[in-house]
Amino acid sequence: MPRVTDAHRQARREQIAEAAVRVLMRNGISDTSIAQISAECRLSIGAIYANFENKADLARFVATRLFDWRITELESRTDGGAVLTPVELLAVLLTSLSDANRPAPSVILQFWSKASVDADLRVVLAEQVGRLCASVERALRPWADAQTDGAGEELALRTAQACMIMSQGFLANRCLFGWLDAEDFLATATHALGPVDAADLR
Amino acid sequence: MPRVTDAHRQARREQIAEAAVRVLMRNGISDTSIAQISAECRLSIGAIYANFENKADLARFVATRLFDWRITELESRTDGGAVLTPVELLAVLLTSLSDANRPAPSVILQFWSKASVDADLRVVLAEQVGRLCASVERALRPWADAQTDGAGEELALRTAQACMIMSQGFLANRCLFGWLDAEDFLATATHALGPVDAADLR
DNA sequence: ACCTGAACACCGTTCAAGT
DNA sequence: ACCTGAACACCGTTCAAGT
Repeated sequence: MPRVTDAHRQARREQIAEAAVRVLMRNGISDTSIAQISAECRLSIGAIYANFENKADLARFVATRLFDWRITELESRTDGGAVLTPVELLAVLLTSLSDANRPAPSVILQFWSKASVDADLRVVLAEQVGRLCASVERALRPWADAQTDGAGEELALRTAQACMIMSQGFLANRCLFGWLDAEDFLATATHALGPVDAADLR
Repeated sequence: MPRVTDAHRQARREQIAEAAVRVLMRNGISDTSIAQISAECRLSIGAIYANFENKADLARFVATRLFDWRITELESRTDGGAVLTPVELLAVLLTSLSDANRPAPSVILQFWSKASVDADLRVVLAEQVGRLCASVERALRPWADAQTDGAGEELALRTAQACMIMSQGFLANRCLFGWLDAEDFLATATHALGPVDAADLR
């Protein structure tokens, strides 16, 4: 509960969240204790509870930060103004996930699973995934407009969602089983889905 | 630790696992206590520990059972002998995930996230995902052989992996955000990946 | 031969007491 | 105005005692 100044509070929240990410990368969400985070950021347990309502509230804040970083990175890679095809955009999305140094895909996996059981976290995640998807959609808009006349907006949205789904499947596999690299996956997926006419799936 | 007959043990393990799945569907893996499972199957806490080494061991057993069910279902849907294209096979995979009554995709999500932090569970999951993938690979073999001369085996494997990745991304989205249904996703993905030549991704 | 439940160490959360 | 850490209820795990 808020018993601290708002300015002080914001700084403390960032400090705690950064420590939390470090511990989460090592242990996963349910094997991370408040005591461990408290030790990592050199604040008492009580200080954490002065800045976050509870563990779930801290989790929501951390999840938001992870997406902030990811969206910033994506936008910096797609603001060139070139017309990107879906495959090219997927390549950007997937290789940025393979980097392995940043926020760590496994932490995102932790949040997905927690969200499937925590409705408040699910709302936060849906919002952030929506922001990321909107960013993808913007990057795909020139391609989509060139494909159809007038229906570019609808096509860009649906294609962005399909890209998100594929990148999320890639993330899960990459971090659990290390299957394929980004280019192999794209080449195979393109070949598998390419030669078939969309109309005859039924 | 085993202090019970092997036959009795097997029956008890199935009984406990079935109760565990019911609780997991409600609560998720880390909010499910042994006490809750014990209440659900009407056995004491001690009885559970007589049949499983610990909570992680029970989790590995449950994960294996979930995949057994899924593989059986997939094989019953693809043994018609028809030549299935990747898109048709993906449709089978995705609609079977949408059924929503069976093992519940959200439970699978729980296991993925736990696995990213528990090496033993990861080994079990990799093995089971490998079995499911092999089943997909077998179903795709006729299509793959018709595509190339001689390289059907390699193509079937890589395509199976791509199908697994897409179905896993679909599962995560479906259970977290309810995006798109299976046909919409396939139509959009096919359109997005189709018109582009595999060679020009770079 | 199998089962029970009290006991222990640990985790999330609170709050009286400090500075 | 902010911080600490002992205290409480609960969870995973064990094991002496029951039948």
